[in-house]
This record gives sequence, C-alpha cells and structure tokens, in this order.
Amino acid sequence: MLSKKTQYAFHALIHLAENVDKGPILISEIAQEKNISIKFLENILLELKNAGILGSKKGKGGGYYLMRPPREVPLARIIRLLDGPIALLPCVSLNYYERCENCKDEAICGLNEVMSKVRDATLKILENKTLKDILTRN
Amino acid sequence: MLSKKTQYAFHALIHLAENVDKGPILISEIAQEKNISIKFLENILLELKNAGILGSKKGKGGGYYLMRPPREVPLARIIRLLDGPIALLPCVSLNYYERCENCKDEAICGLNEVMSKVRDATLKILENKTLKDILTRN
DNA sequence: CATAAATCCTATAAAAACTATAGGATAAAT
DNA sequence: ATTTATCCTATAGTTTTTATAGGATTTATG
Repeated sequence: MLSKKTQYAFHALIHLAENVDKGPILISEIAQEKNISIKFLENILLELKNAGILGSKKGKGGGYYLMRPPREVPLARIIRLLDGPIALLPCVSLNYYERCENCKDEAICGLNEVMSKVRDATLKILENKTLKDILTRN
Repeated sequence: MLSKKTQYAFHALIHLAENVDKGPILISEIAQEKNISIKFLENILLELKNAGILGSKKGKGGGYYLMRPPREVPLARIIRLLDGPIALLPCVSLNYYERCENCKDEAICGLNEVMSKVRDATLKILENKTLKDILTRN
C-alpha cells in the first residue's frame, strides 16, 4: 500500500491540477478541501517543491503551483519520490535494487522472474499515466 | 514492497515445493538453506500451517510439508495472508476495502480508476501464478 | 516408559517506519 | 511596518516490522 504521505500528495496534486488557472493555491485551502492535516501537508508540499514538481510563492497572494502541465507528471515519479520502490521485491527494483539474500542465483530464481513481471505490468501503467489522468471526471 | 515475513515465506515454500517428495522438512533445514532466522521462520511456518497451506508433524522425523501440490497455491494467497492488501490504495482493495477519506466520490475519482487498473494488472499475475511457477529453473 | 526430537504457542523486546505537530525563520505584498 | 504565507528543522507519538525467548506439547523409538 502507498503511505498516507503519498496518498495525500496525490490528492493535493489533483487539487492543484484542477485549479491550475487560479495561480498559487494555499496549503490551508488544499488541507481543508481534501481533509488533510495542514502541518503534515506542509511538509509534503515542501518535498514536492524541492524535487522540482511544485513551485511556490511566499507572502500574500502566495501558495503552491505545478511546475509543469499535469500531463507531464507521471504517477510513478511521485510514488518513487515519497514512498521509494514500486517493485514488490528489492531484487527486482529498477531504482532501488538490492541483491537477494535468500536465494543463490537471481538469474534462475522463479520468484524474481514473476515479480519482474508484476513490476513491468505496474510500471506500464504508472509510468504512462499522469496527473492529467487522475483528475475528477465530470 | 513485500515484508521480510512474506519474502521469507516464499523462499521457505519454494524449498518445501522443491523437496515435496522427501516428507516433512525441518524448520532448521529451511532456515539454514535460505539464510533466515530460525525463530522468525518458525512463527511464519506456523502461520502458514494455521491457514491450511502447510501441514506439520511433531517429534523425530517431523517437520513441515505442503498441504496441496505447488500448482494449487496462488502467490496472491500468501501475500494476502501475511502482508494484507495487494492493492496500492484502501479504496481499491478487493479484500481490505476502506472508503477514501480524501475524495468526495470514488465513482468519479481518477486516482481510484488508475489504481484499480494497477490492481487488476497485478492480480492477473499473482492470482494465476502459483508456487509451481516460482521454483528454481534448472 | 523414558528420552530425545521437533513443532506449538504466547509473550515481549528491539528497531524502524510512519504520521503528525511545533515553532521560529524567511520572504513577499501592500 | 505589518500581515501573510511558505521554509526549515526538530521532535514527539504511534504503529508496524523484525526478531528473540522459553516453556508446553506431541511423537518416535530404544
């Protein structure tokens, strides 16, 4: 399961994407709209900003905004940033690989093979779907 | 990522499946072969037994064995038993569903839709692949 | 029937990760 | 100068994960 942090990030990004024309959006507005602890959300948005996904403006009229159009932000990017690996096992992770400590040879390990397939199927979706694809349909 | 518990379970089950003709297998043998803490593994095997996946025999000549042929044990079963939900979000979980607390209507939530697709793609593999499919290839 | 071998069971400890909060620092608008 | 809002870092609280401990129970066998 995705952590609360990542879940909150998605909902916040959705709100920002749906209000992309309204200039900077307040943390407090997002927190209220999406029912998220404001202080927790503050940390999350800051992390997204430091990663270059969001921009911000301080002071009156300030807030957060997307640095790129929603269709250019893949969901996988957000998950990897806040949650780490997407794969189910360290030995099949593309970005956070670690050698398996329980099997002798990953090249002939059937678990490795199946979990690689799961990773590929998952990434095929999460690398290609973007913020644009998770906006509320109406 | 899958927990260590689930990872160990898979490796233990692989060992049991690969030695299905040798009668009951000792915890200590599996632990040594797969480099797993024996006491931790003991708890895991017991849980698998209580769920009906493994059988056991006490005393001399005892140990653990599979209750069914490897091809009848889907990987999803093991993960759900030891790790819980396979889905990335509570609101798209088939077995551990919880309502989303951050969106107003799941029926029109785009995040829900995409994560349902991820779940389906993952389950298509994990429900159909079994212990037989993760045995060492040689 | 005594002994050794092995799982059974429950409790608990240790560590790590997750979730959330606090409070002052900094920057911008007016 | 004042107000507004993000920036930054620390830390507290809780839960989950990982691992260990130790005696109870069951079984095989000489």
